[in-house]
Amino acid sequence: MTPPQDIVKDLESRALVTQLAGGDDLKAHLAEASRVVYCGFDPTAESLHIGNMVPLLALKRFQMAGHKPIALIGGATGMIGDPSFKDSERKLNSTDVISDWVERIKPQLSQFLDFDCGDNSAILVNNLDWTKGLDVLDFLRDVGKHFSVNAMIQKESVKQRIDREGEGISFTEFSYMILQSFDFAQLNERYGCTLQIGGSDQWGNITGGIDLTRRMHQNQVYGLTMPLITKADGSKFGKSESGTVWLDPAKTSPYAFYQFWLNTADADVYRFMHFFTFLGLEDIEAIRAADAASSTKPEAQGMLAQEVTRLVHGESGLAAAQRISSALFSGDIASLTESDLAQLAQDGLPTTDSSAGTITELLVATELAKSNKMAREFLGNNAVSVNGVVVSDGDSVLGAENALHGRYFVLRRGKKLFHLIRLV
RNA sequence: GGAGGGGUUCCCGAGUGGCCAAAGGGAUCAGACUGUAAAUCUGACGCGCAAGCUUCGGUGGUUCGAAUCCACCCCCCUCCA
Repeated sequence: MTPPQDIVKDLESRALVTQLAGGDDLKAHLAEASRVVYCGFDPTAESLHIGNMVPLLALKRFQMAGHKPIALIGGATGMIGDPSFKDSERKLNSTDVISDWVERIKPQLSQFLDFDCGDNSAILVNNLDWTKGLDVLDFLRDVGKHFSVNAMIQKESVKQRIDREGEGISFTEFSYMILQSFDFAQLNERYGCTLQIGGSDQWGNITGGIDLTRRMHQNQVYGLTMPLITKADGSKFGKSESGTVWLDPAKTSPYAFYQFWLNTADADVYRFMHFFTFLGLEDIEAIRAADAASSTKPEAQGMLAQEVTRLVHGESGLAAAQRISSALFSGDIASLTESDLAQLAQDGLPTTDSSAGTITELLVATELAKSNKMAREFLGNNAVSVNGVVVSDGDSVLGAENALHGRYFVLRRGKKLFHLIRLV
């Protein structure tokens, strides 16, 4: 097989490396041969979200560089809950719920990796497979004995939970690190895995696994962490107006997904292109230079939105997102044809079937306004438009006679929130 | 088990009998300006057109009147055992 490319250098040039456990040894180790690298994903919701994309794409980058990726789904660790840098104890989910989430997330993990490319085909594993049958006493004797509580409480990831007034940590969450460490040791034994990657919050868990693997199997293994994504303005990355941006199209439509990326701040967009796309460094630099030289709106956001949406939702998802976006933001809504409007609903623009009603009623029914009071305020601010025309009288009735093609209304609140109403 | 400290509107956090739908900050939302940016400014931010109604861990009570006082209960934290 072809010699592996210098993946660490590539990641570093994208600012995707926070810490390396093993340093130069790791670089030599990766340069020498195709290696097995793993990253874990706990089922903490029914879908992955865009925050999971950085490590997931990193696995893909390793695969493209000639290494073999293992995507681990945390059927076991998800039952415990990772306390790393969490400021409070979390509620345990039922085992039924977690196993349902595991099944939903598996295909999401799979879609980014190649499972049929010879020696470095990806593998998908579930840590529940080697954890559920574990005997408590065996576990405490064989695994627990290798961990020093003195060392564990020193970890930065749990420090605030131990030091901070007003919060504590349960033994359950405190044990998380041991489970994840055990995963690494298991994967090393089963698949010869020698590298674990993860977000920088995983450093403590990864080094725990390195130590355990050395102690249990006398093997040297390595770790690499990636930055947690931050925004230049300090707000939390990965949330839109309507909440978390999920990969599941049923939870975040391709249109909403596309819009999320399109709204990336200038201060973040080039960095995000490095993180979330496979565009080359030179390509990104060229876009940046062109935007800097131009006095009009930058091109980068559109490029980013296009690349990431295609990656997650495919060509058809991207096309749908772009159709809706151009219809709503640059098109003349009143001139949309009946089939255009039907297509918008099809493409995932939020749509409500309703009978005729007043504008106020429909604002509330579509949740564009969460109460009549809010609806009135929006109307008073000239923030509401129907079929592209600003309206201020909340009592006027939307019925077949003023609908587009006898049955459609495009209701807009604020600059960017649209809702399609279909009369029934 | 013992001692102490807490639970206030999305979050933080004031408020110890009426002037409290509850200070202040943050978040959020809308408008202006713009590029569907950023920064800035303005406004809104429990529900109700309004009268008014429902909120301050829970349940009862005291009082003309309670987030504020009393009783019991639930939950969290710290220290001691």
